[in-house]
Amino acid sequence: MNHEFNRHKPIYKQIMEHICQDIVRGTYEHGDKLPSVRDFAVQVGVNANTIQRVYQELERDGIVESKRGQGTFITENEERINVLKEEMKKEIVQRFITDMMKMGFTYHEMMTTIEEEAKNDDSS
Amino acid sequence: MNHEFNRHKPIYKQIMEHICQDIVRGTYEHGDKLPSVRDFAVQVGVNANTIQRVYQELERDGIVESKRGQGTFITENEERINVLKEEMKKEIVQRFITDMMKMGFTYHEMMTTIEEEAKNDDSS
DNA sequence: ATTAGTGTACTATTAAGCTGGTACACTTAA
DNA sequence: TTAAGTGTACCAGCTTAATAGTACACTAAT
Repeated sequence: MNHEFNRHKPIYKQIMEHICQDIVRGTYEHGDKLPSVRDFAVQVGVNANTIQRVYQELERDGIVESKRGQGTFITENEERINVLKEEMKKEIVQRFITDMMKMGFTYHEMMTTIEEEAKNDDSS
Repeated sequence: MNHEFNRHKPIYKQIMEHICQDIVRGTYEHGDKLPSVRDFAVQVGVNANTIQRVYQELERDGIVESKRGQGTFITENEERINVLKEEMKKEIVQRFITDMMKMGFTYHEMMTTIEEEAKNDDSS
């Protein structure tokens, strides 16, 4: 999380996304404690209020649980995490498909394009 | 172009994208005249300056040509349009792949997901 | 020369996001 | 009880992007 933010997207959203990615990838597990708002803010180089906003929104979404005086933790609700993963995947895939269709591409063209990219990568 | 804009993205960018999509899809052809800034603004329901901004940026990118007193036209440079199409495709595909990888998916999983979506659609 | 239609330039105004600062509430451990 | 660490709540201010309004400049046709 080296504070290199996209200037055109709210920082708090970028941090939220990053945390969610860590969760669905398994970097964070259910019940893990997140850094305190103040520590996290220093690490990332933003104001504590921005992290507060991140935790607040994540809690509203049921992704984390904040306990006054103790800290903020990844939810113990594993099902919620599974749902999160499905939601995130669906959003990405749907976006890809609609964007490509708006340009006039077919499903077949979409697939072959990704195959080509896979070949060009080391980690195929 | 029924003015239903995403609140979280600049309107002028959304209009730019829409025009670019129309170009690469063939809805607009090279040399075609675009609506005047004022007409377009009324059609879409935004201020003329917003359209002005759209045309200005598209001109900077070599996609259109504005002629004072005459109007704004799709470039005659067909090669530029081909390049545009490749750029747009590459951006969409790259974004899809990096987003999916950040979540921990493999190329194989990406492809099967799209296949599934294709099956669920009428226009498979 | 006039008019209508076009792009262009300039200057507010508005809204969102981030920051900084302060104060408060709760929990745990010493 | 005290202190340190935590989340929470406000609020004022700054900055930037986006939008809007108005006036100007050019072209073509009459």
